[in-house]
Amino acid sequence: MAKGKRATLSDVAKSSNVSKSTVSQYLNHRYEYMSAETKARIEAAIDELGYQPNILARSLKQKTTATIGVIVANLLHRFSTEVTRAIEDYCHHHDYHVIICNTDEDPSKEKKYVEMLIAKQVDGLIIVPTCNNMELYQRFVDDHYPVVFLDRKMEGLPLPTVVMDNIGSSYICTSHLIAHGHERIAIMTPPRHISSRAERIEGYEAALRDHGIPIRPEYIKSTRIDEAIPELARMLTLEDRPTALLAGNDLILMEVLSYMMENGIRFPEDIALVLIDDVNFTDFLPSPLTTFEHPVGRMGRKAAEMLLDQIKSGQTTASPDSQLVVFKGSLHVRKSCGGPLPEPLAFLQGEEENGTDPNERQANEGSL
Amino acid sequence: MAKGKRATLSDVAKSSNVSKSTVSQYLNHRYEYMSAETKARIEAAIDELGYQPNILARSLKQKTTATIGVIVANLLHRFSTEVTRAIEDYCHHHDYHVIICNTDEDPSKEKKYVEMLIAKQVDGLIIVPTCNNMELYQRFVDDHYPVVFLDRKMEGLPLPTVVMDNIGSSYICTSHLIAHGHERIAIMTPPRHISSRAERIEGYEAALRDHGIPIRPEYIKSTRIDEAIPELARMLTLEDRPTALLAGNDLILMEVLSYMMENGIRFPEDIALVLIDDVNFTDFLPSPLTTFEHPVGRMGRKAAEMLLDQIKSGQTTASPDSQLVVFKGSLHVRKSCGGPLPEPLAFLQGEEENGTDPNERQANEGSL
DNA sequence: GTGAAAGCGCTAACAC
DNA sequence: GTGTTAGCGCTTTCAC
Repeated sequence: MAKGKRATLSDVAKSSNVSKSTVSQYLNHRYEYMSAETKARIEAAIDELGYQPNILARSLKQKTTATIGVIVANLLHRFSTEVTRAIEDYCHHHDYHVIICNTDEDPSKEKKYVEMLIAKQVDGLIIVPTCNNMELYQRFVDDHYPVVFLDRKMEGLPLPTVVMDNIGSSYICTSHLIAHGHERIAIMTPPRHISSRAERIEGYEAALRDHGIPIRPEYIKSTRIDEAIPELARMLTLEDRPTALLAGNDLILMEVLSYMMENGIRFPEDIALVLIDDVNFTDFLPSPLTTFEHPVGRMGRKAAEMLLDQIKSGQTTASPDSQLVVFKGSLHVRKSCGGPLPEPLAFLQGEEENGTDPNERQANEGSL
Repeated sequence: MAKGKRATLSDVAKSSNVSKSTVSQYLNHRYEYMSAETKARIEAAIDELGYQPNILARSLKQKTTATIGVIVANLLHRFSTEVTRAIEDYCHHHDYHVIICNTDEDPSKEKKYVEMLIAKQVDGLIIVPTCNNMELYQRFVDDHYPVVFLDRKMEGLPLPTVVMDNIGSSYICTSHLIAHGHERIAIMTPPRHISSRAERIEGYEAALRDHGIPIRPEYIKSTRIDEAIPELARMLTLEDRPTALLAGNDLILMEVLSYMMENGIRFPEDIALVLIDDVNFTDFLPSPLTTFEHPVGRMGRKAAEMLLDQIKSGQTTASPDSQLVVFKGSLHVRKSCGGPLPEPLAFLQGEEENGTDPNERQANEGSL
């Protein structure tokens, strides 16, 4: 492996007095018709020269790299690390390699990475899309390029997609608060142009509606992270300020907690708090926090599975009725939220996706 | 980019009635001697065919991939994500790509990934080593392979290394506790066969020694994460149990907090707590936690810089006096730790590495 | 200004 | 059982 003078297959062939093809056979474990002696000679030459195959050359020839690309929003976030971890494990297990990239929610970076990964000849892509590159996504379907979308769905784009049941998650969290006696419930999410966020608001509204509670726009905030605190402050000075707050994801929660800590606002005493998501420090908070856990690892695994299936079968299923796999999460009650009932009502518990045939659970997020 | 029928440079050449070499010139922006007309024809052909170059073929020819490999212990941990993030940003900026792998502290995985990355012809490697693959590491020096070690150093291996000043960090944290009146101070780290952990204990012992406080082995625990809680429990039942505890890293802290929460042990009231590291939830704990912050991002950046320098210069500096770059962190006091003094003594504050010439700060971790 | 030709390191028919 | 040959898609002299 010495720099600039790595041995090649050719060198091995020379050094062991056989032809390149024989060495190639050896490398690909096709020993069947190979004399034990040849095999031994090749073996010896290989480790004498410290030979390591050049995968690039092999890939060029075989037109397949056994590598997939994964494009996530930001590796500093929990969802991304967990999901990529699961994808990696699955791929590793199936002898695929993974190249991970960050978009930072920037469509131009997304485009750039997609192009570079394709140039690098990855066999397929798993993407948490910025949702702002329609022409790019459209090319996937036109070209039947193997791809799986993750966490966010896009209307009118017949591409296999793995998401969580955001509407359901939010519905359950909201209902939990309602069941505990809350009526003035607020929700905060990052900007809602992305399906997962819009859906969380949708589920929230559905729960209110189903319980005959009026929907009040001043309780619904979709803001950039850096504007979350002022928005929250504003909301809490309303005459009839909310008695409960749904944090739309981990980042929003951190902002909310910062603000509350700084201003001596306690939960659940001053305001009930539920996180539609999960963080690793719930147990260490002054009061344990109720969260909603999604099977992120399983989602990643499923996405990887779907992608490798496409790659291996050559079927990209880019059809109008393409796959949509929805995973359900479940409420994790760590503390009564200030109301009378100690536990969530049984029917509100989320069910787990059972995860074998993706087609069967198409669009079941409407089934609450 | 259509699957199985991507256009090649050859196709572009045909379609625009020029030779492959001319197209290649075009792709490499060597327009100098190219007629505007030819250029236009090639341009047209390229986007008509949706041509995308095949980087594999180029790399095979050029014997360089503009890609580096990064091998970290576990992407689920903060240090790894931050450091890889910084590496990526730096590389992205210098038109290098990055492939990230996880060892999970498993030497066999480490070996496997190193080999696969080399087979993929990466131009160099940044590694947080498991420290259990000496033959592998030795090969790097023998072969002058461009590599930078990160976070952990290994005796007798003349390879460029970027670490933090663990001894100093720990010394400062310990001194901080001493300055606040503590004498019975304990420390817990993961297993100490890895330099960073051994050094944290070393710094702790140095601080005690310098203050004339006896070192008591029963206050020093290096345990596997899953044995941290029982060890802690044992320590806290000692007759003269410690009044202060240094958590050797984030994982240990989580265990400690779990145990404390569960048993109603408060900090700093029942025991003072300082983390030689950082976590993202310090501000949300029941009592703010004093931590020691390391410039992880800058470490990653520096490692990337050193690697790209090696790659570009062809110098691997695998000499006995190879580079050792040490970064210092600084104490972040969030709460008085139970003793009389409200602030750490000024001379205990860590200094920042100023980071231009790596050689100048060789071994300055002994300079406390 | 542009083209022909060789070759990067490997695989895969197909001969022998 | 093993060797010959062609070629993957690109770059790069060196002619013309």
